[in-house]
Amino acid sequence: MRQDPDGPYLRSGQVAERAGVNPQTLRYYERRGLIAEPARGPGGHRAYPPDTVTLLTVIKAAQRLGFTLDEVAELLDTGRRGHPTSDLRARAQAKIAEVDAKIVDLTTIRTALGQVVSAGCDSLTHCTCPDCPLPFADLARGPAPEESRPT
Amino acid sequence: MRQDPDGPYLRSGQVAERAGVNPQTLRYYERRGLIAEPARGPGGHRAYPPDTVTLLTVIKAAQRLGFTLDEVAELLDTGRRGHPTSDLRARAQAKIAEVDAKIVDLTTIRTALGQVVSAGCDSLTHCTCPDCPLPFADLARGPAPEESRPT
DNA sequence: TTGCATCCGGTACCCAGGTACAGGCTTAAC
DNA sequence: GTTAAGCCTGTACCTGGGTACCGGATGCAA
Repeated sequence: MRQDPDGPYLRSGQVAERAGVNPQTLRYYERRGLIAEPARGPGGHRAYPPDTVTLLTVIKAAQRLGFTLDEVAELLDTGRRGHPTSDLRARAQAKIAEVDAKIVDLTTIRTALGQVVSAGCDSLTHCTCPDCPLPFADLARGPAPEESRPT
Repeated sequence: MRQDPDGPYLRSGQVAERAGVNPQTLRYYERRGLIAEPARGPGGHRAYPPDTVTLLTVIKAAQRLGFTLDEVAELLDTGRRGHPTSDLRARAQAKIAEVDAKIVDLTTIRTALGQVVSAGCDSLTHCTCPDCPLPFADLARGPAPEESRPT
């Protein structure tokens, strides 16, 4: 049933479009070690096997689960070579703890915002509302506003 | 009861220490318009009024509530000049919606991670577990892993 | 064969919220 | 008086995950 003896290889633009990512992102992931260097056509153009699209989907899903690209690269790597280990499971459990902590934190924040609204605060520094809950001095010492991490 | 006719001004290091921030951050906030340019001593050193420490606490709390520095700057500004408005309240309500959405999203992720663990997945791409829930193809299309925003 | 879309590699830039460093002054303690 | 700590300005760098731009080469269709 094969139609093309050399396989139905895809060009970078096709892979990118099917996976819903920017073509530049493919080269970026290649540099980061997330996808293997693909074969090249005679003119030097990348020729991707079709399952690269699926791989990208997996990567995007893992990102959504809270893994960084470095972590995804590692997970893919341990998955590729060597027998299955419980590594993924352990990492997933650790992520669950992170996510739970984040949910707790957001819930605290939600509560505080609710207080601002229901008390009718009108200024961060010179609020005129009665029983003003501001300035949430204790809140300031919470976890830093985590930059540059998904989830 | 005043002890010093020139006021008990603080130097940048003192303010930074009491507010628990890096001294560089003070200058950064000054550039960003979050704190006013303070008076200077004879040698050019900044002399801060003591309530700057409180102001920093308020800024940090607002950040924790999910406001960006630009938003905090605006809120402080509208609070400073002009009469109290319902601006803060409206913005707080909008943030509540954002926070709620984020909690929902994290809950979805938590569920997915829980499935990975309970199914015993051992590989992102070649999982050998029965009824493997991977690769969560639908998850890949969710909200992008929000970079560079607090909350 | 001509013309345009696509791809190539390399490099620079984007976001937010800071942090660090260099080279020179000031201030406080001894 | 000396010395160290602290502060000054300006500029560059950091994180993470990409995106954009450049000049040049290739691929494909009419």
